[in-house]
Amino acid sequence: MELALSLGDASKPFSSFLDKSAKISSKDLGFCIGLGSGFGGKSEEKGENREEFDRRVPSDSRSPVQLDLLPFSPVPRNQPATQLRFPWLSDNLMSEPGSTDVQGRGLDVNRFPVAVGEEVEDGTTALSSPNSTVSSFQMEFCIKNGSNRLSNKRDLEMETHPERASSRASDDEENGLTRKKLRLSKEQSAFLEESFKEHNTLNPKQKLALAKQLNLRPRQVEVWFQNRRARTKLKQTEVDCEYLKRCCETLTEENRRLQKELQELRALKTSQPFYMQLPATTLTMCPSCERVVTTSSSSPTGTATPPPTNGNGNSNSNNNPSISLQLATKPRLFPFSQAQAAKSAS
DNA sequence: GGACGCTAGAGCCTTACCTCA
DNA sequence: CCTGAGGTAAGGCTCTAGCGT
Repeated sequence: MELALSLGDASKPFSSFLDKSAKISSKDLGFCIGLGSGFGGKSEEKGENREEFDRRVPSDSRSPVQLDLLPFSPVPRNQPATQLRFPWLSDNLMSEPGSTDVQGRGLDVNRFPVAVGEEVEDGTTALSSPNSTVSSFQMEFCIKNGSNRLSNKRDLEMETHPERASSRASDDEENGLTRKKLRLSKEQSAFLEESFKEHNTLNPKQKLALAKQLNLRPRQVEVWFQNRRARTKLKQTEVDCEYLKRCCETLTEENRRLQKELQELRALKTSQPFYMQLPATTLTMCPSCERVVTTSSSSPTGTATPPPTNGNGNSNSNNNPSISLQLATKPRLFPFSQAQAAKSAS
């Protein structure tokens, strides 16, 4: 079984990796995953080709849909009944033991406020359930602040100027806040993952939409994508490294084999003058660039037709200025040498 | 049209926190 | 309970492109 792993830059065509991996034995890489995406890549990085997207994606499948990640989050009044539910979410999540007790804890920083600044009687921001699954980043963050108005204000700014607002996050630490580790819920991660498969970069609109759908701050979505891209790149680097390592090993082995063969041929030449009767391959060397090109080779059955030779066994008895070498071996082509030979031949 | 400053976004590296064995 | 390793969200820095002046 051979799968292709393309975890890298989606702007690079997935097929390019396949070209590469095709030269690896199917035993070499047993596990590859295609994450290359059709939509996305540089065009999106440079501000998304909207027309292209519009052409390819039917408008009815693009209509804003509220994805209900929150098992018991109420449908907003102005929200049509277009909520989608994820199959992995079951209604019994509501009573899941590890679930956040929304009414008890009151708040979850993971959540994007339903209405910024909307407050209930006790002064806390009115937030519906963010996600009932385990998320370690609870509202203690704000409680530590002694005021959740701060976060409301920041959320507001996040919505309007996410970058500016996020750059101010460190201010909290200066005020005695410790950075609290957030862990996204499975559902949030899964949805972000799906989104990443579609496009590995986000434009501001997409970021905001995702943030709203997942009840996260835009900055969190942005950071997740940054980290995801980093992980992708790291994995791709590992795969590339492994591939190059194998190439190196193969070439080293081949070099060793050829050296040995050369020694044998030299020995044979001195002891047996008729060695040219062996199946032969002609390698032509261009005198100017010194590139070696295979000009003829063994037949598929393994027998070879030796080119016309002069008495010495060399075939450069014609007017061709190139130098030909006769080797009593079949050529073995490797990913790099093959490509180079093809390039040289062209 | 070129220079300059500002802003936003991306990449990269690092840090801090969390989970788990 | 402690500890170290690994995973990952987030902070900070730099670079680049786009835009307005």
